[in-house]
Amino acid sequence: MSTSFQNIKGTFDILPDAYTDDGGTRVAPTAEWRYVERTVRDVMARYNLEEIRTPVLEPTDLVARGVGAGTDIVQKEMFAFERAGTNYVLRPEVTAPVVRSFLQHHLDQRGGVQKLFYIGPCFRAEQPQKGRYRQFHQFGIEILGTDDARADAETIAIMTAIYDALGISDTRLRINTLGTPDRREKYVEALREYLEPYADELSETSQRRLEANPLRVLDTKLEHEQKILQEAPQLIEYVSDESLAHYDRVKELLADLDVAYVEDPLLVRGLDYYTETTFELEGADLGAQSALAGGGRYDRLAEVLGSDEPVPATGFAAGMERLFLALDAAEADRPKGPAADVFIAALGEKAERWVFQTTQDLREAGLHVALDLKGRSLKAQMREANRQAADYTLIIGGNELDAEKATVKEMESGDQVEVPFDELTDYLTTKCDVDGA
RNA sequence: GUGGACGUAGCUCAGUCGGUUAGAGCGCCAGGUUGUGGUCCUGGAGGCCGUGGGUUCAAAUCCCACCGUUCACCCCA
Repeated sequence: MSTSFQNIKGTFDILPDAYTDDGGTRVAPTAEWRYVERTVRDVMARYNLEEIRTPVLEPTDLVARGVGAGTDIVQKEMFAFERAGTNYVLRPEVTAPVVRSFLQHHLDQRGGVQKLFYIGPCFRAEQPQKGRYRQFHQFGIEILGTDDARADAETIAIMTAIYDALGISDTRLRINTLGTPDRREKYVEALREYLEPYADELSETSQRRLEANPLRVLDTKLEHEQKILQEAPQLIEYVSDESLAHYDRVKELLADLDVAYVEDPLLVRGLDYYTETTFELEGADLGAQSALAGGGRYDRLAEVLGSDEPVPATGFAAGMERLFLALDAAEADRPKGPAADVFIAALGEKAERWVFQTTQDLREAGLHVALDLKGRSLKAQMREANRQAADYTLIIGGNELDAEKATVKEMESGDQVEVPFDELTDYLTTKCDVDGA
């Protein structure tokens, strides 16, 4: 069997079985995705978050304005297209769509603080590499309607709780504050002024960053550039007293919750909407893409999207693919897919009809039942039963039909018993501990 | 967009100083047991050796181009 088609570059299929892609990355099977998603939902529920689902398709302007016209995402990574006069984009992230939905549906009118989580695919037209895809999957939260430092701390606590719940412990939480936009602008100016005289000594990338986004120059790993930066103005010096007090409070609360963190004054996030607290969770040994999750406060976004009043908010976004990389690195336990309770093997045409009908009855009783749909030999059917990891296999042939008794084989021990047809459902539901439909 | 690496069976990979019908392990199918799986034994199916061109008596192997994949830079989840 073959096809000339294959999946789009930067996307991948999730199959019933795990497999290794051409880059050597293990792609987890569907059962593991469901396990991770279930765990995420469980933690979200414990922290009293409610799920929101927004479309994958959004207006291009929403993303352009929400994420920021100057960001890489908007400038070169959007899957955007026009159709009949409307501009569409496949969402590159979910924060702007959630805020859009919050404003559109007046969710503030539900009263109190809105604590929402989401989980679903996002799209960015980047060069794919390990831990980075064009269609990828994010989960995250948005806490809307409070500027309380407890919201910042809780956002971070939820994020770390999820990785803890999954057994991923080799992580590092970095935090920083960006202060308010006006102060940040002043700082960027000061930084630019400071760096300009050194422009010739800077590397090509740093020179480019100096033009586009001076804050990112702080990221440099080159020693001589770091030396230049030692004397550079610090963001923290420009941050207002209010911002500093907020930041101190967040750190205090994190300490109360025993959430370990490192302060990183150079932590700058790439999306325009962040203000005040920012943070990033790093994993170990994940290749070039070590950021498992990141987020922060974004008190101005609602207004950018047209709200007539501010909606203070915090949130984080996490990548599922990178979570799986970390899960593999941690060799954390994962459940296997569900095994069949019963496999029913049939011998002969008459038995096949009886089996087909009985299979339905057992399934209606709540049992997970598998059977052969190809008319294969008993040996082949037994092999199939084994592959399905069935706990029990029924063997139905002429003898069984005549006696009206099924041969029931317990696969692990190999023991066989005869069970009258009219007791079969009770027998199997009891043995397999199924309540019935 | 830039740089490196890699394209041989369903999967993981051998095979390249060019030389008969291109191999292994795993998986799949079947037989050993005409009504019994997981172990074992035996057999089988399955490959335009990424595509096109070139060199040569001869190309999976050498050369060129293209396509695809991947890692990395940038940036981000």
